[in-house]
Amino acid sequence: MSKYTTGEIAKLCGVTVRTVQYYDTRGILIPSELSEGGRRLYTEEDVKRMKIICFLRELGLSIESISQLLSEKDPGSVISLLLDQQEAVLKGEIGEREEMLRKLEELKAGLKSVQEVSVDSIGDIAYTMTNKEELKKVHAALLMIAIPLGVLQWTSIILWITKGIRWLFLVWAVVAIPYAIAASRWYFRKVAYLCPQCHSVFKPTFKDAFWARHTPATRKLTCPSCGHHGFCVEVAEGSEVKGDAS
Amino acid sequence: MSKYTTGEIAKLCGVTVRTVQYYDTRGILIPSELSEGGRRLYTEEDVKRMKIICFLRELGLSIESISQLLSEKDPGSVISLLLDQQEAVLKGEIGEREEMLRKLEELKAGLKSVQEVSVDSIGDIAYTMTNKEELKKVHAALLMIAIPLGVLQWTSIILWITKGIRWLFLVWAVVAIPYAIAASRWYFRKVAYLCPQCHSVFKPTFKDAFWARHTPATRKLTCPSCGHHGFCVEVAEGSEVKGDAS
DNA sequence: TTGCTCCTCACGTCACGTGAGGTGGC
DNA sequence: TTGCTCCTCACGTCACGTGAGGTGGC
Repeated sequence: MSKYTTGEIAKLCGVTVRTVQYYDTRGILIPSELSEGGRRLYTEEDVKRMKIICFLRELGLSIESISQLLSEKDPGSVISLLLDQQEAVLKGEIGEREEMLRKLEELKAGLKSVQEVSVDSIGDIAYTMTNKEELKKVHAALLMIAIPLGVLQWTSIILWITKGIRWLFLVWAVVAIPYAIAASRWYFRKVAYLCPQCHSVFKPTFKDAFWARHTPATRKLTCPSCGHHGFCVEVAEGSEVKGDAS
Repeated sequence: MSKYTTGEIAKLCGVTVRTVQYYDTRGILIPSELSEGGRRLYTEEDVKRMKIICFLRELGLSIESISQLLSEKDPGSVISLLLDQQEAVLKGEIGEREEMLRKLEELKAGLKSVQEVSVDSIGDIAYTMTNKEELKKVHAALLMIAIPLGVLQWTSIILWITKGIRWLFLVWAVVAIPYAIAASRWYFRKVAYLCPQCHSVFKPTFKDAFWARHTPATRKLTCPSCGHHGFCVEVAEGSEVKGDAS
């Protein structure tokens, strides 16, 4: 039976000599024989075993797991366990990376809308990203607050038109303005604004916020920290402000 | 301005004290001040920087990349480069893991059809898996070889029925058997069989192979190495045999 | 004074890669 | 004898985790 040297088995299995040596020290592929000069000699059987090891490594199994598998008398029971485990690990790792990719894309999209990119603008985008869920909740809550007034409004209008009943419309007219102001006050207590100039988060006065021009995600305000006047990004904030010591 | 200790900034950013210390030694977050007793003290600015670092780490960026980004005077140009690079890395890593998962599933499927799982059966499945593409080529080639005979057969039958021309059918009848035998000979030179008992690959004699019962992927043969008689898995093999020294 | 936090070494992780300096085998 | 292969240390990788032994700060 012909014998293989370290280099030969390495080439047959598509790995480096160092890897073969390493598997010897790890005890998963001990050469069947050593030459008088102390060189490793591998048999046909060893080559088979090495190919199995290499295949299992291609599945991402650790040397430790492979070692367990190979030393098991009855591998049947252990192997499906190890494979299922490895499957879970791989799926987890893929999930992690997909989450990273998602965040990465979101950051890239955020950076596109920034005129002058600085390190702090990364911080701003990161902040709005983590804040997004909270802000959604505030928006959802505002919607719930607005619904009763809307229902009252349309009910009163329909009753007036169809039945000529006017008193409900008068109730709406009296209630509408204070209700809307109260809702706005509540809203502006729940949100704050991020200055794109100095990257600080501030809460404008109710009047400033109420009358300011705005888009779905921003509002044109004057930053109290740096005096910058422009569109500031809306974020969710209880009564504290980003970075304040608690 | 209040100062934060190592533990405080760690808690604010959701990392361990060790991580904060490590970022100091790596030079990406050097505390603005040290107390008289040598304790690290961080400012509000440091907290912001730390949050940015943590966010970038959540994208999988290395400390080295983050270091580059943070020390850049004009991060705008570098950042999109780094992010695109990281995107490619992540996609590559996901691809690798998906490939591993694919192999893992294939191995699991292969193991299901094995009655008694041994370490060598993993080797057999791995071998048939890597061999699959080659075997497909052989099957495709066999199909190409068989087509002319099939065309001749149907043409001759149709001509006989529709036009009463019989000589082409006679040509087919004369040619068919030797042609099929020649094709089979070629085919059995290109394939070999894997014994599920002793896990060796062998080439049966033409007669044994030709008359043996078979399924699309296996053939009932007697293994010359161990004498096992049963269904052996077909694999592609030129004239050499698995594991033979070249 | 007593807990608690923080400090600096320094080793460990995982599967090898990469020399250095020496030697076997054709 | 000359290349080539192989040998054994032993350090490096990457971002920290985990003690050990000591000390600052309320």
